[in-house]
Amino acid sequence: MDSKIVNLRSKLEVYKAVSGGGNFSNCPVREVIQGVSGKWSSLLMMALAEQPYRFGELRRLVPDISQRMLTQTLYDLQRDGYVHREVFPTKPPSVEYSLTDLGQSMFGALHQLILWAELNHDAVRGARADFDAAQA
Amino acid sequence: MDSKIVNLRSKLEVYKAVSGGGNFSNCPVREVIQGVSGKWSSLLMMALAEQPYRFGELRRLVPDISQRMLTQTLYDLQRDGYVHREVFPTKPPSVEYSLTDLGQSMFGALHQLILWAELNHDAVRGARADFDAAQA
DNA sequence: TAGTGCTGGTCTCTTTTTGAGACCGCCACT
DNA sequence: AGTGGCGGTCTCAAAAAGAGACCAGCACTA
Repeated sequence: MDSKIVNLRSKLEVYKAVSGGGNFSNCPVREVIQGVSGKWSSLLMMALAEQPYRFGELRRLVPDISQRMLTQTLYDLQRDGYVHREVFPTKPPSVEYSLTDLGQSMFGALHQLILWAELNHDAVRGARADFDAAQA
Repeated sequence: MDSKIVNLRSKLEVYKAVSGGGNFSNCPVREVIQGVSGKWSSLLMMALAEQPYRFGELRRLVPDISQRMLTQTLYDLQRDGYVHREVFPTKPPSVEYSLTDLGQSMFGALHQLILWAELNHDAVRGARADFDAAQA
């Protein structure tokens, strides 16, 4: 009993220490992470890290994204400073999207996660299969 | 004109080369990334990387998560093999969540992104403010 | 010259996901 | 007898995402 209470207390102290004195609300890291955590954000970052692409090219590259979400996700990435949008006055006008310096910098970190996923996706699939089998 | 067509063609070759010969659908990396890309996943991974927590503790740690999403996100993380769930037969029963080895391994990669966010969140906020100002 | 297609989007409608909050049994403590 | 913590589930409303029609302008084809 007492040990449980003491245990909880020590944990709550850690809780206060998390992310520089506050709790997880108002955490500046959080909004940055959430900006990247959209369903399509990392995918588009991967594509644009490879090379600049135009709107239609991205749409073909990620066939199951809707035009609406492509527009919106690119807008959000541009707003956060990761992506540069340039309109060329050709006919019809073409729009090219590319990574900014900030975007390339962020992709460097994101890349670690992508590499991990490449190495471990079979382990994750295995865990998922085991879990589903155990549930049934 | 011709240059544009050739340009597109070369890009489409790159498109075929992306992620090992296919396009971005059916990409095994994608499902792994998307598993981590939930709104709450990375936050809970951060918390559990620090130490194991119980359900109610996590709820206090992340005050603006609903109980529903906490349950579901933990379930998903458990399903993907990142999180271990253990029920202790106390009264009332307590449930402890902790990272598995796979979870700790994945967090190593995720941590890079978190570190980047800690270093650059002000740059992102600045970009966002500039963008919003330019839009107005 | 009429038809077709490509450009990068926006607009509307439907479906899915998320959030807010009530509710549950069980037990300890007051 | 009442209150509160435990770890959830259930229902209903709100927000986000997906599907697909539509747009103007120009090039190319028939």
